[in-house]
Parts: sequence; C-alpha cells; structure tokens
Amino acid sequence: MKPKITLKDIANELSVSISTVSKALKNSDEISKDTKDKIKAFAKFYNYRPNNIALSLKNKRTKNIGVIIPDIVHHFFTTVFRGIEKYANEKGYNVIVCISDESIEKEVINMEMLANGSIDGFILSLSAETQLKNEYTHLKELLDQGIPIVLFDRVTSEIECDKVVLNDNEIAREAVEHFISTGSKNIALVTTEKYFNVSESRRYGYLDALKAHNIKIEENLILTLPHDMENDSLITEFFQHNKVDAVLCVNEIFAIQCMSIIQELGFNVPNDISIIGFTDGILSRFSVPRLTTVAQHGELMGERAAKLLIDRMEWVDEVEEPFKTEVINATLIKRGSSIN
Amino acid sequence: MKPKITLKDIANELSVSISTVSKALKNSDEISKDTKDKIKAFAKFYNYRPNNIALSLKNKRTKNIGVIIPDIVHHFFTTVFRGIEKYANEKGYNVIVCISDESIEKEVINMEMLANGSIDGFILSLSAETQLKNEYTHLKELLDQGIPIVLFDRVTSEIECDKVVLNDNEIAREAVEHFISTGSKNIALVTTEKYFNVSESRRYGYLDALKAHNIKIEENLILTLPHDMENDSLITEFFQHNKVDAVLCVNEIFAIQCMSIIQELGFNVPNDISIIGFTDGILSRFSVPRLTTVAQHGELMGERAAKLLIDRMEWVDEVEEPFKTEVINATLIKRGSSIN
DNA sequence: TGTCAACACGAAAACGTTTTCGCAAATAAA
DNA sequence: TTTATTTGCGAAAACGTTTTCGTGTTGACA
Repeated sequence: MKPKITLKDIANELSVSISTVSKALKNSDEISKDTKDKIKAFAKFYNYRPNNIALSLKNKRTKNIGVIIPDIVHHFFTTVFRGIEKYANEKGYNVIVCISDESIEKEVINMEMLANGSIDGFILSLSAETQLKNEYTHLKELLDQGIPIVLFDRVTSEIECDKVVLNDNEIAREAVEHFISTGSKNIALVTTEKYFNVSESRRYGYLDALKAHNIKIEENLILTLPHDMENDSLITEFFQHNKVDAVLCVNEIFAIQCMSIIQELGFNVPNDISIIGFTDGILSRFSVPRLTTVAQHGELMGERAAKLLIDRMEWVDEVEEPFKTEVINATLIKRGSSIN
Repeated sequence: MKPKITLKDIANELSVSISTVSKALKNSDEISKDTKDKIKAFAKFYNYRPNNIALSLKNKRTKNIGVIIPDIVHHFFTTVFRGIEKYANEKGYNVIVCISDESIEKEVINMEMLANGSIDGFILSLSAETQLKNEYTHLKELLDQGIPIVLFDRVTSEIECDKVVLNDNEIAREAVEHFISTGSKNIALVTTEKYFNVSESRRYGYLDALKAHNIKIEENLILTLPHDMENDSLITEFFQHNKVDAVLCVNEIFAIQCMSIIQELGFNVPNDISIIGFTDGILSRFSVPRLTTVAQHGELMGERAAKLLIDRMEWVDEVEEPFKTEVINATLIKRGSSIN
C-alpha cells in the first residue's frame, strides 16, 4: 500500500517549498538545473501525478463532459456515445454518462447533479417525456449559468444551442422515392408518437415524397405504435387490413417486427412487400433477408457533437461564436428487403 | 447569464462569515434561527448548490466510479453498463466510462488518467490484449494505491479483488446436455481464441458434458474463430466438412452467423442442426427461428459489480472485508433454434 | 567598496468547501 | 455584583494545485 504522493510530500522530503516543486516539475527556468533534476528524479521515482480534482478546482474546468441519453441499449445511442467518447478522449476529456430512461425527472436530476462543478458541458438527446411535455427550463437554466450544451438527434427549436441532427426529412423522402421508383404504390409508414421531432420529420419526408409523385395520402397507411410496448397484434392487424406493397419504419425494431410478421402472414419480402428501416444495426445486418436501412452514422454524429462542445468550451476569442446546427447526411443502404 | 453562487457570495451579501453560511445551510444549531432563516432563504432564492469539486477535494472522495469496458457496441457490455449506472445512480454515484477498444494501452492510459483523483474506484472487464499478454501491473499498482477494483466477466486469477462472473462452465455444460438429451450426438463448439477466460470456461463445460455422457471428443468439431474478423468462409467450410447436429456458440454473433450459413447450406434449424448461443440480445430475440440462448443477465451483473465496489468504498468497519467473487447464474432460454 | 541585475527560491493567495477552536456577548446562577 | 454557562458567530486550517510577488544571495561592474 503506497498512497498517492503530493507536491507537499516531495517538498518535505527534499526540504524545498511547494512552489519550487511545482515550478521544477513544469520545467520553469526560475529553478536551477540541479534542483530541477533532483525534484524530477524524485517525482518520477515515486510516480507523482498531479491531482485532477485540485487542478479542476484551481482551473475552474474539469475536463469532463456530461452525456445524457435516453437509453443506452438502443444501437443508435450506443454508437453516438462511442463517437463522443472517442473524440473526447483524444482531446483529453472524460465522459460521464447518465441515462434518463426517457424520463424528464431523471434528466433534470442528473443534469443538476453534474452541473454543480462535475462537468464543463453537456451533450444530450432529449428524453421522450421531455419532448412530450415540451418542458425545457432545466436546459435554459444551465445555459444561463454559462454551461454549454449540445443537443443531438432529439432536439428542439425552443433551445438555442449547438445541435447535431440527421437530415431525417430528406432521407425519409429518399427512401420513399426508392420505393416509388421500384414500382410501389401503396406505401405505408410505421412510426412513433408525433412528439418525437425525428419521427415528425420522417413523417413529413414520407408525405412530401408521396405528394411530389402525386400519390394519394391515405391516413390509414400510417401506423403509429406506442413507445416501447408489445405491439405485434397491432402490426398484424395493420397488414391484414391494408393493401401495402412497401413500408418505411422509423426504427430498426419496428422494421424487424414488421418483416417477421409480414413473412408469417405469408408475404414475400421484398417481392410482395418491401421494407426499409432506420438505424443500421446488427439486426438489419443479420436478418433474412438483410434489411435495407437508413444508416444514421451515429459515431460521426457523436464526434461532431463532441467537437462542437469542446470547441465552444475552449473558445478564447473575444467574439462569441453563433450557435451552429450541423446536419449529418444519412445514407440509404440497399439490401435484400427492398427491390433494387 | 447568472453564474453559480458560492458560500462566499452569500456571506458577503449577508455580511456574515463563510463558516456561518456553511453551518446555517447544514442546519447547525450553533446558528440562531433568525440567521439560519435569512441565509436559507437567500440560498434558495439564488439556487445555491455546493460545488462538487470543492467537496471532492475536501472529502477526498469524488462519488465517481470509473468503468472500463472493451467495447460498448456489444449488447452484453451495454447491459452490464446499464446495471452499473442504475445502481450507482441510486447510491448517488456518477459513472465515468472509458472504452479500451480491446487494447491494453488504452486500458492503461484511461485508468491512470482517472486514477489521479477523478474516481473512487473502478469496475472493469479486461481487454482482449490484456488477457492475451497476461499483463496486469497497471491493476496491481492501482490496488496498491488503495483504489478498489471490481472485475467482471473477463477476469483473471492473477489479481486479488472483488469479481463478478458467470457460471460459464456449468451453463455451457447445461447447454450441451440439452443437446444430448434431445438426441444430438455430433456436437460442435464455435469459440474464440482461448486466452479469453470466458471462452475457456465454456470450452471446459462443453468438454465435461461430452465426457460425462461418454461422447468421444473430436477436436475438429471445435471451431476457433479469430476475434472480430470476417469469418463466413471459415464457418461455411466447417459445416460442409463436418457432420454436425448441434452447435454451441460462445456469443450471439457467432450463433446468428452460423444459423444463417447453416440455412443457406440447406439444413433445417433445429431439425438438422440445433443451435445455442450466448447473450440474449435483440439478435436472438428477432431471428427466425428465434435463438435458444444463454441469458447472461448483464444488468444484474452490473448491479452486483457496482454494489461490491460501493460497499467496499464505503466500508468503515475496523476489519477489512475479504475479497468476494460473485457468481451469476446464467439461464438457458429455450427457443426455436433447438429441439425442446 | 558600493550599486545593480540576475538568479534561485519561498510566502501567500486563490479555487470552494467543512470543521475545529476560540471568543465575545448574553444569560443564568450564586 | 460577581462568576459560570450558554449562545452565536468568526478565524483559520485543511484538501492539492498554480501563480504572482517578494526577497535574500551572488556576481559583475563602476
């Protein structure tokens, strides 16, 4: 058991002052070569490392980033987190993660907890409940305190800060046009409640594409599934009662569930019904047939978010940078679940 | 922009000393009711919250836990992390995550970074390279410094600390016996390089089961796949050249890959070949047929690891607790990929 | 020999807390 | 009225750094 050594310990052992030790280790030329060598050797031998907490207190910066995500078991958030962690680590930052579990209360508690000095800035994706209640005072207060925030994916226009989003509208439109160009007419959308900004955008993209191609919009071809519930029966009913030859799903799970049920109902994918999902996760890559899907480039998104945040935190110029919204271009990955 | 308020600010505004403010807010009865009320009201109005960093420095504890995992995109680690975060948060701890990317160098760097005061203890699963090189001095040094460590899943007997593991051997044995009891004779194992302790245990479980039932062990029925590489051709070749009626895979990806290739080769799952995998992730739940699999209860594992760590960190008794190894009992979840 | 600069180092403040101890004033007891 | 006790509060140290400023010693130069 050899506990951590401090500047004071070194100073005492070598009968010099703490200031001298500190300067010597920073190679200050205020200190003679002899003394420096002696101190450095001692420090090295005892494996001295400055205490991060003391540094944080002194410098008023922790080199920690707080990340709040609704759920980590979802592939998309996991990859975004990966990107954040990667970029942050390269830049010497650590990442403290809290999971809001789609609850605004947890989001608030976690953010307040971390905001009291533990982190220098936040990266977050809004919880479902936060979006539903449209309640952002916790974010506003933190921004007011001068704590920078970067929102990604689930964002809101109510808050002025840096953001990273997907071109959801355009890519949904592209997906639907892919259906149209391969001959589909009765195109369905399987989506979540509309308080999710991303689902809304994808819905608009879907509608826009139909309009642009003069296809009549049938409201009953839009299936809204409750969030995180058992919904096999809803899906089954939907495909039994509607004539559909293509379906766009706003996430991977919905897509796989649809495919599985469609196949059980005796239809062929993609010949009878084509499917496109969102999120290029393992489900999409290993299903039979493999799923045509929208790659959201989560890792890139995470890196960008981290870069935006760190740039702002380390900003030194006199003029404050205006807030940016970066758009990540999704890619449609064509595989076996659609006709190509 | 209203920056964070400190004890000093309150003291100045109210013309009392910092000590008085501190005591008043802690409801000390050294302070008169009048003064306390005044101070509390002021603090509440300005939303005073003590600075975590200052507290950490004072108390010599950060209430942060460092978690080092080889990879977060893998479902198992994600769920373990989930469990850690959940339990830690309940107990008022935050979680700093670093991803070692299966590299010992990153593992070392990250741990040293965090060990300089940022965290009170570690929870980690060893990187592949660390297990391969059998190099644990970084862990030993941290333990020497009095920093508690809990290892989970990928552990080593070289290090004395608290651990949480799966009963890999027994559950592998149970899986193989399930094959045997349903009539399989030629049982294959698809595994990873043997420096992974978990793969080794599962291999022993496999071998034990065969021995116990007087089934001859055929070394060529054991397929060792390189870590994280494209290995479809190896798998194809394996099933073309060997007569197999059941296969145990040490992870979910291998199991899905095998199932996909087996089906492509024209075999029926489970009638021609049964499959059991490890990790009850979404792949297993959404494949066709659904995969019989070993549920590792990652979330529980994470909770247990966090509990072990926090108990040790908050340990106050005079006698030091001996190190514990908790064993999580895996569960065989029987689904369509095996005969039941 | 006296003056000045350069050199090498130390004292102290600061970051924001908590906590021990001391001390004056107010009250109670003698 | 004197003494003892309580009450209410402040000063200061401590946690581990960094950094500014001050200061004693040395050597060079006039």
